[in-house]
Amino acid sequence: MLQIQFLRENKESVIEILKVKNFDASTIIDQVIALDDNRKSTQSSSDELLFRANAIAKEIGILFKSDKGEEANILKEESVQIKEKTKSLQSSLSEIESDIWKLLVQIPNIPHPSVPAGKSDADNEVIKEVGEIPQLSENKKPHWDLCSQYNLIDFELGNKITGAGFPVYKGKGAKLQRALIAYFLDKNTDAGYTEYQPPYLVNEDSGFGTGQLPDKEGQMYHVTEDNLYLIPTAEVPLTNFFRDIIVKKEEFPIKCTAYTPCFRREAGSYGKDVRGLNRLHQFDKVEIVQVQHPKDSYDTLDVMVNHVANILEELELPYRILRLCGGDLSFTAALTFDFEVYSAGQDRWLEVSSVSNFEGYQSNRLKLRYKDENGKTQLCHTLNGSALALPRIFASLVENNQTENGIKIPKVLQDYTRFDTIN
RNA sequence: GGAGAGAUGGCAGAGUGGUCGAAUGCACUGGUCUUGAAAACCAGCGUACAGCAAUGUACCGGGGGUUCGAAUCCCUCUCUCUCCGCCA
Repeated sequence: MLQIQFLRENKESVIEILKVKNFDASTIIDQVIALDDNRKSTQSSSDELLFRANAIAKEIGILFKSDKGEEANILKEESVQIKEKTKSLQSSLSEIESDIWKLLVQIPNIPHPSVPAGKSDADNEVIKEVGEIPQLSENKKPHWDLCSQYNLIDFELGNKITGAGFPVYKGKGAKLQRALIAYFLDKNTDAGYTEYQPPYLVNEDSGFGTGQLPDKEGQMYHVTEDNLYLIPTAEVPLTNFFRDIIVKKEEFPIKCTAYTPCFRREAGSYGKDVRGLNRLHQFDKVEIVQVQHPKDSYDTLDVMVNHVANILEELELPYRILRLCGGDLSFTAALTFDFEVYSAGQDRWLEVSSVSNFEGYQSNRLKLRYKDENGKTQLCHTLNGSALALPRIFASLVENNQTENGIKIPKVLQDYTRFDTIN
């Protein structure tokens, strides 16, 4: 979320910029500021009373020691009265604070100046397109047909033991999956990211820290017995590593990567575009996360984008990079680049990665800070990206590399798969 | 799952009702000394909110309570450790 101080100082420009995200902030900011004013005055009245109460308590202590019980009793009465008053002030204070919180979490992050206006994904800006779209024969197939033809994935079996959206990879399909995970992790660690294996279940605090809670509660699988949530992305455990942390300047940039399965309920998304691997309840992803000094975060974003692009080039997949428009940009992101690969069996672009700079928006929630030259605590910037999400990479590899004699494995993967063809 | 012990500042570790935001040590920062370094000595050293500042308030795992006053007493939750049981 945004800082109140920032909203106060930049009210007009924030209202203007948030129009790019199709968000009308004019009234909500006024409400926040008014509540914050109220908070300050309530706070200071309460502080004054407590000051008096503390002084009285000390005095009583001294009086008792010097055997002046009667004088002490008079003070006790005053103290009781003060306590009454502070009680009500305290309760309205916590009410005000929770009201402020409720409003603040409704205000999206402000978009970077380069974010184009737009309503939907149709308005995203294609900034780069790389690679040739494969020209396949007439009898080309989508990956779900290829997967059953070559015994790579058993969707029915997953259906039987769990349900729709939980595929079972087998044989060379499972090996390809494992190869991709290992390859991605190697690429990331070669680029200086530290590899982690985090838990796949997180607690409520972590859900709040990265913003899945309270708003997107319905999108996560909730283990109510223990009040834990299955992670929808490794971003949640990785970024929460840094919750309530003050990092030292020389620690920048902090770079982590992790492979995890991701669990998403995908409530409400049925029908088209969900066949095969296109949309799943459980899928694998390798994530990269960076914590960076604000002045360097956009350079870092570029580096991360180039990193992902390099992987796709090595995999010989045709891809394009989109700068998300205001309407498609996520609530918490300031700037996001999406990667789409062309999947020639379905003749469509599939999103395989999303690389974002959240600036201080997540950090403010997480209380992730550093100390500046003057010793003041400032918010760090956080960034993350998929490097990469597996299922659609799997789908496009299988579709684009299909031949009459089987599916060709890209060279960089062959050391990992230990086969060069699926047939 | 059963029994017991515990949770204090970056770390270690005192503190069981008043002058405790908290001793002491280590670490860290600045200074003195030194050719340089070490040692020694001196000083500083948590976070948040309000305030130009002085300063005030809150925070000793979380929440609630007793009291004029709570790190300290009570209730409750969470977590950690030890022993036993079970187990990959």
